[in-house]
Amino acid sequence: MQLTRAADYAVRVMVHLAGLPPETRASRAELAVAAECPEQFLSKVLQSLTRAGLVLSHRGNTGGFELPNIHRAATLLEVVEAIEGPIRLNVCLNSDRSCTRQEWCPAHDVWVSAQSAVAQVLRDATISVLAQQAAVRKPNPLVNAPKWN
Amino acid sequence: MQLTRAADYAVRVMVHLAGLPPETRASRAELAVAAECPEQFLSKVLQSLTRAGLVLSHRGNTGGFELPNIHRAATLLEVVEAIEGPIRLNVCLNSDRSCTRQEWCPAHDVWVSAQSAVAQVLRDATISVLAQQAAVRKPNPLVNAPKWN
DNA sequence: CCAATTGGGATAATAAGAGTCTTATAATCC
DNA sequence: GGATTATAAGACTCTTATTATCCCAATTGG
Repeated sequence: MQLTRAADYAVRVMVHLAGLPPETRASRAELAVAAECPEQFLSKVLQSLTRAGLVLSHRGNTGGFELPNIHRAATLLEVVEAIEGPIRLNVCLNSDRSCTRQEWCPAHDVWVSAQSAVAQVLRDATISVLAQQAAVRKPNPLVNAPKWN
Repeated sequence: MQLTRAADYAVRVMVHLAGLPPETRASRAELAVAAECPEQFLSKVLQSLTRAGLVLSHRGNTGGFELPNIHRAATLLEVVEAIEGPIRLNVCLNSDRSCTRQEWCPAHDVWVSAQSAVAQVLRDATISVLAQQAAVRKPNPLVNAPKWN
């Protein structure tokens, strides 16, 4: 019952991008430093975000990743689910084929509630708000920050 | 971000035991049928519950597992954590050594809130209440129920 | 002693998580 | 056009966790 590193990195990246001026491109290397994660691994994460449409990628000499203005309003739930797929706190919460115990099992309702609760918290947190908080709280960016490769 | 089968089975077992008259012993085989899970695997789950003190085990001819009356008030959180250890929705929520980003990272607060939310839902659900709900909602127990071994 | 139980160690099969490496593809600059 | 700089994507590795299964020891009641 734990978030994957990939989803965590994805949130870090999104928050970092939202802290940049609109239409700014950030390279994968820059994002790896910001997210404090291995660049090659972040590559996979960024591809998922791109496929989900949450970020735009540009190849070539002046390439990089960009956060469309519309998606500054993205929620943590969207970002996490772009990486991990729909949140499912228990196997019995599968949407397609339901659990045989579902009609009477009292625990089922609890799993539903717990899942709703965590989803709601993540839905209430938008990338843009987090970026604003980071801008206020974060100390001056370190010079010669360690590079993650 | 998903509950393990073991924790799910543990909850099923606890609810089943709470539905029996006080001081009743249920054999591992009976519990495996009730929880609809492999008996050998349930063995490990029951050992964890026993070590956590949530159930009492008795060996020998008239042995079995028993739910102490005190623990009818156990919460789903207690049961789940007896199997999986303390809930930790993200690695950065480690209690001992804290994350280096913690002081400024705005996502940290969201993980804390999400974890609190799910923990609170599980804390609000007691085994005894679930057992009462099951008693009301559950149809007559099937004769010749399939045996899980 | 015997039969019915649980306890616990060893082992295994599978999957997921977390990364790494290499090649392909695209865009820009000269 | 060609060199350079980026990302895309697939193959691959390594480790750990999950979900069991098997077997035997220990306990208990009759």
